[in-house]
Amino acid sequence: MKKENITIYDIAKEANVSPATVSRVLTGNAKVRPQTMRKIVDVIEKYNFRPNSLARSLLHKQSKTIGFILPDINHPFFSTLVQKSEAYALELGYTTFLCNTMNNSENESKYLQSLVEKQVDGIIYLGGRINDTDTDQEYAEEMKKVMERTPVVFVNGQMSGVDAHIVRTDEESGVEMLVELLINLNHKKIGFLGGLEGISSTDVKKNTFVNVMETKGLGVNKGWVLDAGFSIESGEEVAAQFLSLKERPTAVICANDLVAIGVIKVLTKFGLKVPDDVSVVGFDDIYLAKHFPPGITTISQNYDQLGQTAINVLVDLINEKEAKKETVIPTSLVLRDSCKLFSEK
Amino acid sequence: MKKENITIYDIAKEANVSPATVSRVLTGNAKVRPQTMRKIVDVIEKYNFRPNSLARSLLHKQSKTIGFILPDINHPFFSTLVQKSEAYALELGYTTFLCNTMNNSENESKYLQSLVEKQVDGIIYLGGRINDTDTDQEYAEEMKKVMERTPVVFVNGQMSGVDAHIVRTDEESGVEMLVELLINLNHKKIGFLGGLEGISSTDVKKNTFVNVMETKGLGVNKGWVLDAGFSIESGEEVAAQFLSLKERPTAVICANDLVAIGVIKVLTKFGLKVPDDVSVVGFDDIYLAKHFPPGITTISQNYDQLGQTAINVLVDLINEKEAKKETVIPTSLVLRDSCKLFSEK
DNA sequence: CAATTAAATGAAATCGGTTTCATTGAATAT
DNA sequence: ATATTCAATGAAACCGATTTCATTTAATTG
Repeated sequence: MKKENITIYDIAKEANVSPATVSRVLTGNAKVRPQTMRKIVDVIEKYNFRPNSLARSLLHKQSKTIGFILPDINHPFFSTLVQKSEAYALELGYTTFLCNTMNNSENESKYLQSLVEKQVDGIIYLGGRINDTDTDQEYAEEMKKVMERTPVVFVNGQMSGVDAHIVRTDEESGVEMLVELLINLNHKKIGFLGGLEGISSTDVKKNTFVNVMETKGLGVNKGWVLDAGFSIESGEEVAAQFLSLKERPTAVICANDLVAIGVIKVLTKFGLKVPDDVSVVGFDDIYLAKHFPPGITTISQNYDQLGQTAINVLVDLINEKEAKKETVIPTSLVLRDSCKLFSEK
Repeated sequence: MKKENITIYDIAKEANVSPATVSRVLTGNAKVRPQTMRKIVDVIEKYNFRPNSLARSLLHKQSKTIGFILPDINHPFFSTLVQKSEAYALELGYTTFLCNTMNNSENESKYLQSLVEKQVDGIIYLGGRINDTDTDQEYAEEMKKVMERTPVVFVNGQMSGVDAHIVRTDEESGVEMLVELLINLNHKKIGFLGGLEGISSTDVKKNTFVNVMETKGLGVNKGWVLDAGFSIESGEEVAAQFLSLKERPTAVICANDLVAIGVIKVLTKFGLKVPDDVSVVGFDDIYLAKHFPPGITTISQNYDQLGQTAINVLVDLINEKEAKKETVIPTSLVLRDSCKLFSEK
């Protein structure tokens, strides 16, 4: 048997008052006479009593808890974002449930149910599928049902058919800046590496890439747009494909910095110098981008602003205030040493 | 006003049964006639009803929830460990609260209270101070009181005066392997860089370093043992100190891989080649260690085993089973290219 | 000092489930 | 067909806090 918990009744009894009065001391919602207060506080401290927040939440119908659903906490982008968001949520009095889905729809579904049952006040969803596979559609339906009762904010992603509040990085202008940078550096043959079809942020980036390239009068060679994942390993794989191309681009935009790192690693290994032989740029400005040689030119995500805005929107929704349906967080270009002016050999 | 929740009473009414029967369907704890079952399940699905786990937890006195207290989720060591642990905890039916303290005692205390109030069934504490500052001692006292009612497992750390269950990496033998490796590579002048005095894992490593060096008949130059933090930036700082030494070691052991990366980066920048001029080894085998050039020789932490064991011990404690007081997880040496045979120039 | 007003405290209902115990209904045995 | 047994269901208590409303106590005024 579990050791008996100390409850507000025990405290009340020992202090010769009613539970109501103890509660008033705990919450500060009403005055108690100083001498009564002292008595009660003494007993509370004697037993190191902490009120059971489950009971409180049950009554108040709010748990002061936010759930995070994300693909992989091990990815620097997510860990940084979560860290910032969590710290800010704490300031607002919310603690956070972490749900690592490992990109597994089944896990997502399991976690989503769990968060609902745990009565989280709101959910931050990092990621976003726009696939139309059966499981994904099912999951989208589930999400919609959840959203009828629990506010959800999507960060840097969306889900097809789900009309949610979104806070997102301006990936379009980010990619645009990268393309323009490379064009200004005299590159004409540019590729896009990494990411995964059906993940919304990848799709946004790729579409923007294609659009800008066409606007600038440079076509896009289909063979230069290569899917992969989001990790260093994905970058390594896609770099291998890159190497086997008959005609290669002179510059590549990677779906994120980890992919860029993988690409640089493999290119270097096979004797291609970055940036001398190939220019490589990334996205996210994870903390590694500035440390990994040669220093990766990338687009900086404003983690603080992204996280805080997401939490703010969510908390507004929780409190049934109006909230902007879509907030776009600006980015900035971070110039480092992984790309340079192209010149024919 | 919040939209009214659907409760088991609503379901019961609509299905023309008592709440007790609905509960039996939900939990599976007792039989109900198939036709009754069907009726109830239909109503549950119609309203997409999920039972409020707060109410259940309140009654059962267990929340099926585990709290993680850790310094910084943004550090690959922690994010990897958390990811593994969390996945395993989920298998056992537990969800996890994440608490990022950012090494701030005040935050730790706040989070600790919050976890207790939220009635977590147990706590995994990653980190560990053995300082004797006032706030740290206060915090240790707090921890002890929490441990009277809530099981806590310390992972790779301890707290002075706190007698807790510990699951830890065999940092001693890890450091020993590193020292022996370097000695076998003919290094005699070896330094230890990074970490922070008073953090238990640092202290363990440093003490082992000093002991082994003395056992091997090589003294330790105090000036070659330099404190710093645990990040790449810490490595950069401490590398700057290293560079300003009149006499430098020919090899350094870093408190972890991130520090090693920072060190390598700065040494390289100032014209010292790793491993040609200085051998550098790390600890943890974070995913970056193999990717960061030249590839860091390091000690591999067994993240899966560490995480699973910690969860297992914690769950045993929760269920009031006996559990080993201290479990030591073996390490292994991972040879890469950041160190080599020393030879006089 | 009594009467009135204001402040402090207590009693009881409530949140939404689960579970025990009692009861009803169905199934089996006589 | 009736008595007996067993399965299915319902009523009510419970978990531990908060809050409203009623009541007691203290403070103020005449």
